[in-house]
Amino acid sequence: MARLKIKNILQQGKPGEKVTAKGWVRTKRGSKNVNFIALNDGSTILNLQIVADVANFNEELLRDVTSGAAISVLGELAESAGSGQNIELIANEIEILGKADPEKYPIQPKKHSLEFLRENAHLRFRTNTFGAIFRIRHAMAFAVHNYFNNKGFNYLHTPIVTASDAEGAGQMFRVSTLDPENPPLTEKGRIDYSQDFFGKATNLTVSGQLEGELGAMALGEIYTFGPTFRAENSNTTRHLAEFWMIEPEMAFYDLKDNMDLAEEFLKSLIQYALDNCMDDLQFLAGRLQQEEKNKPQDQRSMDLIEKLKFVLNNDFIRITYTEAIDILRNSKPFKKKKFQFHVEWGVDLQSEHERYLVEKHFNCPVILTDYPKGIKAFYMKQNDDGKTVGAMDVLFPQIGEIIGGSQREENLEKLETRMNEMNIPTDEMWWYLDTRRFGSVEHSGFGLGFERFILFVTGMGNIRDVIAFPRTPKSAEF
RNA sequence: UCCCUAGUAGCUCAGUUGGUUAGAGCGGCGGACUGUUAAUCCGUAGGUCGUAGGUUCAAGUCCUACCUGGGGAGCCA
Repeated sequence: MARLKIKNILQQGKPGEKVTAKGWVRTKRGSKNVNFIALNDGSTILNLQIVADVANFNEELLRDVTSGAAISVLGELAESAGSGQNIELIANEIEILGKADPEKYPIQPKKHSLEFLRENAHLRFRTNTFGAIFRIRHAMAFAVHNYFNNKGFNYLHTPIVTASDAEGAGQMFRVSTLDPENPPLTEKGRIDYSQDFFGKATNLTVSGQLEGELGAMALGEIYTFGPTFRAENSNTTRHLAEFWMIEPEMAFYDLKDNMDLAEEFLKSLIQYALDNCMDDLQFLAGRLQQEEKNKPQDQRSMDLIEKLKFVLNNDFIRITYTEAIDILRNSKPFKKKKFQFHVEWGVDLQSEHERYLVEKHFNCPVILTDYPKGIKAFYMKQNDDGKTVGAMDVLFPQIGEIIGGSQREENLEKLETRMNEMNIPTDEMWWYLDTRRFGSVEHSGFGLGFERFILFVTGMGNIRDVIAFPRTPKSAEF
């Protein structure tokens, strides 16, 4: 008897059909005569109810059917006599595939804290919450490729190991095969990287953007989707040392085209989630609702699915940095001196300011553009005013910056001048500058933090709960 | 890295101004129950109170240091 996945059984199974199901036991309950086993195989958040007539099975076998155990069940589908499910499997044969000692198995049939499950990340996939999260995460990864493929973008694999740290996007992890106890030294007593594996100092990438631009300047439109590494000592609910980033880069796109793409892209992912992940979203929405009950009325947030639909059906607010500063300086918290950090043209916005704009003032995703050049990266398009650059940050409620992007400076002279001002070595970056020397065109791109986006779609609060095995300072378990 | 906060049974927590044998719910185990939905009911086992010092007649409780978790900030996606 071929094994069927529980998702298929629940969707297409007919009463009277003989099937085999395999999975992990969530709970077992029942009386002297009948046992009910909730079986889950990961294909869906829904469980298949197994009905076992106690008389037909020996006692010891049923004793091993405990939470967490893996079993195989051969039986006949029947319309369910109880409520809660339409169809159930009347068991003829049950085989224990793998026992799970109930004294030791950590995932009990009860509510666990997210902190506890994080410490049991190897087993948390077996919970409803994390099953839902990782099915949604998969669907979103697939939808990313689907979206760009449909638009004719090329998926470019940019290197993980890189010798360039020119972007200055943060502290990097060193990659080396030198003996750390006893490295070769130069005459001046410094580490001699010419003897290292790559013949120079190398690191894990902090961004594929610069290489992405090279691809875009021939293929037209590319995107990357890969792991990214930042050795920052960041301990927050929205930072990881190893995370996944999606970075499209497009020739012939100006800043507005870039914003249009970013907005359409995010909305297409949300649409895909609503179309394909409803069972999981509904579970997560219900879970959030339970949590919200403990909060005062005015602090409760929108229902998860409503929130997704709201973002889908409303235009993102687009304002310039300068306009944002005006709004902030005219805001109540500014006048009542409630902001901890000063607001004035030229300073970078702090998260309290971003949150005010997104969560209080507009209550909607916001795209901020045209930042002062002094607080942004060297490669951003210099505007005619001489003060601002063609940057754009997409800010989401609760999460903050979900996308950072810009039009890129395509003028060789302006770019070199800016690099010199910011002490970025133009000679080491010859390959990057070559794109401006030969057939340079206006182009744009952005980076989407994948986990931050998954936070938004799942409604989870901590980024460590939307990646399977989080890498954070002082933590690389599993 | 800084600020705040927590660490007591497998899990989630309570534990009064320091005072006798440290409690509950859930989970586990045993039993009861003709179909349950986090089943219900009865019973039962389970603790070096994060670690190391210190104060005291007496420390889960007070002090110091460290470790770990959580929240916030900075940095950013």
